[in-house]
Amino acid sequence: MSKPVTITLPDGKTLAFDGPTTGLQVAEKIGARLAKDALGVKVDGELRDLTAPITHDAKVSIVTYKGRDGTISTDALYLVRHSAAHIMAEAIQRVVPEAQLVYGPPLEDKFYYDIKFPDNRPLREGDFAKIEEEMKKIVAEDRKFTRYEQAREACMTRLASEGNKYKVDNAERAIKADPNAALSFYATGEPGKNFEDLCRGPHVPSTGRIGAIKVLSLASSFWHGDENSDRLTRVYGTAFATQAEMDAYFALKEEAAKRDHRVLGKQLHLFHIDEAVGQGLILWTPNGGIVRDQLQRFISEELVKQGYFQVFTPHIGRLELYKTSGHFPYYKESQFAPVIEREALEELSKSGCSCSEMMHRVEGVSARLAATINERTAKQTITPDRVLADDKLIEGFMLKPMNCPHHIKIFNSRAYSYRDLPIRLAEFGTVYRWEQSGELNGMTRVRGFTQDDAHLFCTEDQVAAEVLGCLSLVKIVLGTLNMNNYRVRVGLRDPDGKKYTGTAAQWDKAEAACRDAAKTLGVPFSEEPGEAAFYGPKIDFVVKDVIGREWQLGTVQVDYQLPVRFGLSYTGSDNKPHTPVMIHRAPFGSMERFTGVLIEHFAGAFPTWLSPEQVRVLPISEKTNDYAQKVAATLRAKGIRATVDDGNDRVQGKIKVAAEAKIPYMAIVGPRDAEQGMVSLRIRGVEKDAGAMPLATFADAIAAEVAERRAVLGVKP
RNA sequence: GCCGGCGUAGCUCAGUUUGGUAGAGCAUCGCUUUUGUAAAGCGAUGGUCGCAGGUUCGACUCCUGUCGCCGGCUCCA
Repeated sequence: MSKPVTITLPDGKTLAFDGPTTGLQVAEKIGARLAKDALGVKVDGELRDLTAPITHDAKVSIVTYKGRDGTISTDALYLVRHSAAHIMAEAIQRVVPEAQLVYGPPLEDKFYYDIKFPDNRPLREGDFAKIEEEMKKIVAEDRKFTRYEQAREACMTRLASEGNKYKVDNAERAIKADPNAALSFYATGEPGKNFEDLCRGPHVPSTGRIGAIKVLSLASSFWHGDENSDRLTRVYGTAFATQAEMDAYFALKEEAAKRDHRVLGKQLHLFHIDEAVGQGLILWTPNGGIVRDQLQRFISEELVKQGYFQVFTPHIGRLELYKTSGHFPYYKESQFAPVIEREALEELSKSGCSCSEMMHRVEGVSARLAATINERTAKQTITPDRVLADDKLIEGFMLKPMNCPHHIKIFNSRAYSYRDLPIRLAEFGTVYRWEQSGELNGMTRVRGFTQDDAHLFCTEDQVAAEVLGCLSLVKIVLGTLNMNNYRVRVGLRDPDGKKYTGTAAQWDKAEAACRDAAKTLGVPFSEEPGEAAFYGPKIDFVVKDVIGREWQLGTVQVDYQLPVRFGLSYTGSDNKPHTPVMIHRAPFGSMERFTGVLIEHFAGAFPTWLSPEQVRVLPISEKTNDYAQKVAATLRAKGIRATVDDGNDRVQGKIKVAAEAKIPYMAIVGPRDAEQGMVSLRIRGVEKDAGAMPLATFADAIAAEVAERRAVLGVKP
């Protein structure tokens, strides 16, 4: 006799079964409609096949495409896409029978299948139409996904006989991960008759449940992501439960493409990247310059309110500075190469110094510096092999990859008492990092960028309040920009990790400070053990833009390490030296990335205060050019960025051009307006004449909107 | 950095398959028009076809290298 099974549903109701049941039976018991719509089942939080046996009491929820609240279930899409990957794999094998399947998981909004194609028959985009045709056939056949398990020995023998080393490897890995796991296969239809794939599942009940399926693109990948391993072809596809949902997905993609800051940056003349200047190096053109300048002024104003001091530091620093901080040569792969002094270089080339010898000498540390650092860090931080005689050392400079060493030197340029702390040093500091060329992307991933950086030097007791202050600044700025949808990630130390500096007590305190500060923000936050830097915990900001994409912007990091390495101290109330704690913070990451994200967030239609051109005056004909100039002059006198389009076009043409430039306000002026001292307004986003208003009222209203940095256009006649 | 695709006027693109040194729209400039809410008409200017080699009587077109961009992979103190 089998044991009775009690199923608890999401609403708390329970269903009793005499013995093992399945998700399908549960659904049938609830209602025929639900059974028909069911795609899978969640048993105690685990996603499973609808027909998988449920043998013990469990909390069960039936996965349908749309949840009770009408939103689309991510679990359903997971099932749909995972199943779609099998269908695509089968279709591809019909088109290219020699293709060896490797691995095909679902992703957030699509899926892929890594496949090894024979060298003489690679997959091309031209094959997509044929593959999609086959996929649609498979969907139309509405074949059941049938799961069966096979004994390990038989399974391995079978896979080996099929000659696909990748699947053999997958099976071996599955066994390694869980020695008790059963190896399962899924047949798209009947085992032994239809396409089968080694797969853990789960899947939708049958191929007909996939409403829309499409091959997206090709890319290359490596087996296990190892570039020394086999090169595979990654075929991307996507699938949805309905065609309407797929259409909406592509509409969103199109919307995202329209907002692409690289496209808008060109159209709106915001920035330029020039081959001759270099990859990943942003040239801020006049329009982009205005946006950046306005952002910086705004941030600076807030910093003054919060007691920061503005500092300025050069773009380079001596190698010794970075040897002290530990950034060189440890991170040399991601830095621009050092600038070696001319005389040293000439001497080296004369003496026939080899490249590796030269690098060794560039990276060398003097005995004095090595002794100092080793003493301060109380261990052999600088190993003896890096210590060189002074006449062997090669001096040079580095483009700064971060601002902290410079700011540390400013802190250390005078003596501080505990009464002086915290000291908050802020700088829009430009740094240079050697990002891999394949990673560069418009403004969001660059090689030279200006951080909205600051370093706070405080006592341990002040850490919590200072972290909180950093977060409140972020909240003010993001709120002003109407970016209220963001979350924070709190990076904590790995409980087992040994790489961390500082004491456990310090860490506990700092982590508590970060956690508490994050809580006060009133936004979602997650704790991520193991994500801390080796020198302290950190808080990352992840902002969601208006179309739902997430962007990692800046961080706040607590640092116990650098103050030690640089031997920083302040005098405590006990008249003894104490080591300060440092907080690094760049809440928006960089002006480049932040501006890039803002461009996409606003789709180029900036709030008035950020708009490069705030008002364009459009005279109806030459006859009102003079009045138009007067209008613009009046606005400019109020600090408003206004221009006149006195070209020979008709007003319709001028409106089109100004609208495409996404200018917030158009002041259209003809004889009527000139006589009465009015302007006829057209507001961005309102596709009609908004009516006339007196020039003086208009100027004051716009000036107020700008002064308050309002996020939405509010001037109306 | 790796794999694939792509580089033609300031911008968006055609022409390359089948080698005979380029074409459109927008922008710019000029003329006509004097205009009331998303482009009036006509004309002109503008390109050593990313760069460097090679093949050829002849290369935007074919080959090699190189630089850059895009999509992925990998990476991001």
